[in-house]
Amino acid sequence: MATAPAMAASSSCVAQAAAAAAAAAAMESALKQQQEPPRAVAAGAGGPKSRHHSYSRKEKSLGLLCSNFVALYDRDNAEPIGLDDAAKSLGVERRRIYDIVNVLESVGKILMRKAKNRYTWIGFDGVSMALRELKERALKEKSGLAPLQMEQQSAANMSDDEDDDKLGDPDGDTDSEKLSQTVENPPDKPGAPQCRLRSGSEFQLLSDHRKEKSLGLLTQNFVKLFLTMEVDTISLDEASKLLLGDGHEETNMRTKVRRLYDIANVLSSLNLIEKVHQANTKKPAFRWLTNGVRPKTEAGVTVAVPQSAKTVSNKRAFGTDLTNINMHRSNLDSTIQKKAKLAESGSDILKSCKLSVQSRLGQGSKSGFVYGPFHPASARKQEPGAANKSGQRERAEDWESLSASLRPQYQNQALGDLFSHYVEAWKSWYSDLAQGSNIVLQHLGQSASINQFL
DNA sequence: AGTTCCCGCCACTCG
DNA sequence: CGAGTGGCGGGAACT
Repeated sequence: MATAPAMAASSSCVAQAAAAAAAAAAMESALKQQQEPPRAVAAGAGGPKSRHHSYSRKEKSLGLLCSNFVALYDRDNAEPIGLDDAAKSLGVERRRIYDIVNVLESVGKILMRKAKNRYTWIGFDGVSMALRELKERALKEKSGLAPLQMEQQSAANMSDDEDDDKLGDPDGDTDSEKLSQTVENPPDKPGAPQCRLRSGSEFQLLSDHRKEKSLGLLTQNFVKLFLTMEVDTISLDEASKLLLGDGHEETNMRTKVRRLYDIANVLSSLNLIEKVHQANTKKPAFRWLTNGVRPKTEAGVTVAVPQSAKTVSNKRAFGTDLTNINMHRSNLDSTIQKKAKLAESGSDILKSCKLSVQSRLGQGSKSGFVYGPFHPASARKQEPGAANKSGQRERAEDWESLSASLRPQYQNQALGDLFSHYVEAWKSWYSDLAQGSNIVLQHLGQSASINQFL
């Protein structure tokens, strides 16, 4: 559904700003309307175990939560993010916020921890840069130039924080695995050394053991796999093995895979990866989306998916269509299929994003948010001035295209428009680039770094 | 039956 | 020592 007419018409910066502003405003008011309790499914509804009959996992997925989180905080007037506020606004346990935040922080510092309970929204502008750094580091490690230091402080690393610390694994376990996390044999010695992690006005001390297993670190190493390996797709099983290194046990594997699912959900909602099915094995796997826009199809090398139009999963598309509202397979499939079919070229991928957004726009949710049984306990008290965010909009200009592909899909008309614009820009850029021209970058006001990264 | 991944316990850290 | 963090894996939804 939602065969939205060509909304690609809007395309001036002004239009963008307007759209964004409108989106912000719309979202805000929408939030306020999300007050009435649709139905009580809250954990406490009837004991921790008694699930409501209409309970649905999809409605509670991390990917969806992430999208909502981003929709809630992705704005320029970066007010500090309070974990409690976020949890309350999004109607989830605080614990879940930690998951989201850790991933967002480790992937290009989309936000940063400022202090206990305080985070600051940074935005998507620096994502590609951060990814590039991550890639460089990964390549270095891979080629043996670097002592295979795990991404310990990488999160901090790509930030202000230098990395003096890095408990470079004292020789020992630098096993064969290129990107092996070399973690699974934590010293576990009491009083394990502590290392700095994270940056900001404050830093925390985490034992190596804990740090090694952190979701943030795992996220970065997971991303590194995509950035360095020649393969186009990777299954979580494979990723888990690579990240675990040699001595992986069944239990470790299972746990690791569980974590990877969490991460994959979030990354998917950010449009960084997408779920596909490996052609040969039929096994579900993930594909790095930014690669999709890479002009040189050096991809599709090893485990690559043969881009055949239906290598997509029937299952829920990660992070994509997590609509709570009676969203049924038929409905979902159409979107996914479109997505799959379009996955053959970069521009097509973008188009699919557009479709995805548009289809969702047509699903009746007028809010930029998607709430499941959980609804915001309190609407985001965003100052009315939120609509006035055009001011710093230019700052994002350099990255608007990239950002477009990274942002979660909003179910908001205005944002949909904005998205459409991005898509158009991407399309033209991609087609030009495919012809060996980089001039387009300037044409689109993109910075050189994005070029390098891609 | 296998896959996906939410949920929340509880160990660890911080202030 | 209470509060904040977040690893971890049980087990249920989903395919």
